[in-house]
Amino acid sequence: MARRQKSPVASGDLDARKATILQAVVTEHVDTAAPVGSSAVAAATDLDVSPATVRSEMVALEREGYLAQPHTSAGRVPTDKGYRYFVDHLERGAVGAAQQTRVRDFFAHVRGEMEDVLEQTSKLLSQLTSHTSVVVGAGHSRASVLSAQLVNLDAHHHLLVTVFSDGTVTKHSVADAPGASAGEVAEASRQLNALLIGTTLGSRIQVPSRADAVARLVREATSALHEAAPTIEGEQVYIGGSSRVAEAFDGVETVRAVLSILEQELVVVSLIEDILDADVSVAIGSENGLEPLSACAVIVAPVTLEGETVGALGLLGPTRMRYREVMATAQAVSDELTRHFGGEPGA
Amino acid sequence: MARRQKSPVASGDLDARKATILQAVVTEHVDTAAPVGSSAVAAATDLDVSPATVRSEMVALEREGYLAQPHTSAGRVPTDKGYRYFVDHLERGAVGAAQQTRVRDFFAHVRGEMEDVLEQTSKLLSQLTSHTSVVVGAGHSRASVLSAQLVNLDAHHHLLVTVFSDGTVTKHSVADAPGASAGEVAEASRQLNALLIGTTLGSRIQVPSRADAVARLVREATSALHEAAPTIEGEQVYIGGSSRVAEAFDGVETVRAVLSILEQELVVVSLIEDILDADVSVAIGSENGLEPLSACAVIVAPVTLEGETVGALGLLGPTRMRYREVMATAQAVSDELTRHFGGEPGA
DNA sequence: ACTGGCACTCACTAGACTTGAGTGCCAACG
DNA sequence: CGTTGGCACTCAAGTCTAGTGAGTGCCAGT
Repeated sequence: MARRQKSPVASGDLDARKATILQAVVTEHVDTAAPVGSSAVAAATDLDVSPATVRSEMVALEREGYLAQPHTSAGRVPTDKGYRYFVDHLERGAVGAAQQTRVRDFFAHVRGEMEDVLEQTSKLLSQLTSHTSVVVGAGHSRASVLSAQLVNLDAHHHLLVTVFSDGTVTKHSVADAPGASAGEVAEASRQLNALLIGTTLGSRIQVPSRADAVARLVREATSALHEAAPTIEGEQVYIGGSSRVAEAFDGVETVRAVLSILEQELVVVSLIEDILDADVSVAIGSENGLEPLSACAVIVAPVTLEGETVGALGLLGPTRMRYREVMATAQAVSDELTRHFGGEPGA
Repeated sequence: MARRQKSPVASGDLDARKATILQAVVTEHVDTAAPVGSSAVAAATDLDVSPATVRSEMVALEREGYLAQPHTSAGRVPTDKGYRYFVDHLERGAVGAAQQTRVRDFFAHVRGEMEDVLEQTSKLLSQLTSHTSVVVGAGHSRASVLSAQLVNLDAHHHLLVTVFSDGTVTKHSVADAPGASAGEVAEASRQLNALLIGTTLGSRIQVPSRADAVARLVREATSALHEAAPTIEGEQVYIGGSSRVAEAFDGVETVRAVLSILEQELVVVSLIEDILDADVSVAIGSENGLEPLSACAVIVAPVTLEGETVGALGLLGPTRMRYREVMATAQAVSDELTRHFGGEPGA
């Protein structure tokens, strides 16, 4: 197998000049949105070589799959693989001072519950980057019950309100056809509280099997809670700046397809999680596995709390994207978000 | 003033033949998306007149503002005013049997809290109509407190959980720097419950001015609740099928503008409420008052509970829309939704 | 009042031509 | 041998020029 390859470099890496040229093509293409020609590259780099030299290198880069030509007599455009190389060899820059203060300001002034903060954050992200943003708050499958309470709404309807240790609150309506007395509801509430405190959604609990009104209410309420468990454990998703999708692509059909994906929260969540699990911070084009997103790049960053990943944020734009800036912004917001929740648990 | 007008009809109404022609133009244009010519109209109607006759009528309709010509030698296209006439003189048809059963089925099987139902409904609406849908759940400014409870999260953080008579539940974090004992928190919770039950968000309540931990907690909690009041009272908005926007318009810029409006929930809510207040069920083009929506029509229907409007649903599409079908669907869903909540209060 | 006839308008399409950015190849050079 | 200037070639995009046809407005005849 050895010596079979003519090129002296492994396919995973490029010599310095090819790398410089590839970077120049990416940078230029991101700026202009047009195919990049050899002379433009020669002018943009400090290689001091002629366009002809650049051309022969570009032929090689195309053969190796980093560049592509829209048609015979046009300049080159980066492929997904080209972007991938670019991103992998990007020195992570810091976010600009103006952005940094905007992010700081935001987290200094934002108030309210975690849900509100996440939603606001998604708006911030899309404003800062001009891309569509996704913020995912992790489910609370491991959170335990701090308090459970049955509240009487009217003759035949009650509400089970449950507070979890991670600060989330859920409600479940409990129908009660025969209708229990106020005292019985209060007693059921007291029993439910005692029964559920400390448990998690996964744990099985012992419900009373008696036939009286109180026991009936307790059974109804716990089953409502556990039936809904899969839904509750599901992550919350906040999407900001979906109108940016229309700016990013000029084909209406592409816009429709991307928006359609964004509407499916489950798909979005699993996309983000897949990227997060693969321990890369960017998925480019076909890498994200969804055909309609083949023209998109997704940048993700985790949000951690006490070392554990409790959420993630994502930015979705065209593969032709300012990776450095957007990645730096994602990192900065992720850091601040982590710090924000770290310093203010449960809020 | 009398006799000045050559035409015998007031500008608000049209003679039978003009009306028929206008209807034919609208129907045809909705189908084909292209300007409609005189011969097409002659063929589509049962007027038994020649295209030339239709032409002269169309000239009149254009002069009166119901039709417009994209350019001199093209067919006619309805103006907003033309659509308005069409809609005003539309005999309300019933929804198709297939749709009817789909709606019935949906409400027969849907479960969960009101929020979930509304969200699901918005998806249903956009599926049924192929347009973007908006479902607005009214705020609960007039709902009274059924229960208030302070739950201890950790040493310095508590959560005020409030249940309202309309079945909504809110939470507010309460920071407590000095840190109260478990007993003090329980006592504060008891006092808060007594203090808040029966009040509405608007009403002022008497808070204890003592300096002890319990009084401090009560003060903190009530102020957190009342500070957030404007936000809580705000309506919930669920938008379904935003990708449909991309199908409805072919200009990317239009798509962007419309999506951008949809992102601003406050704007959407006030748009829907304005249309609802004006007691019309449709706003066409410029009627909706938002310049970016000048190519859109919005169809609304109220959701009532015990005679009171507690929400609304809206459908947003291009002015070139199948008004009859969409309006019938909106009506059907609105009816079922009203019945659903009517028979199952608080759920 | 309606109609058929007719000249006219004008967006749209197709084909021919031009332009120019960019390529691939090659011979010459250090 | 890598690099370079030169050169012929390619091809999308722009510009022109008809040609086509759907549709109009007008008018004279019934």
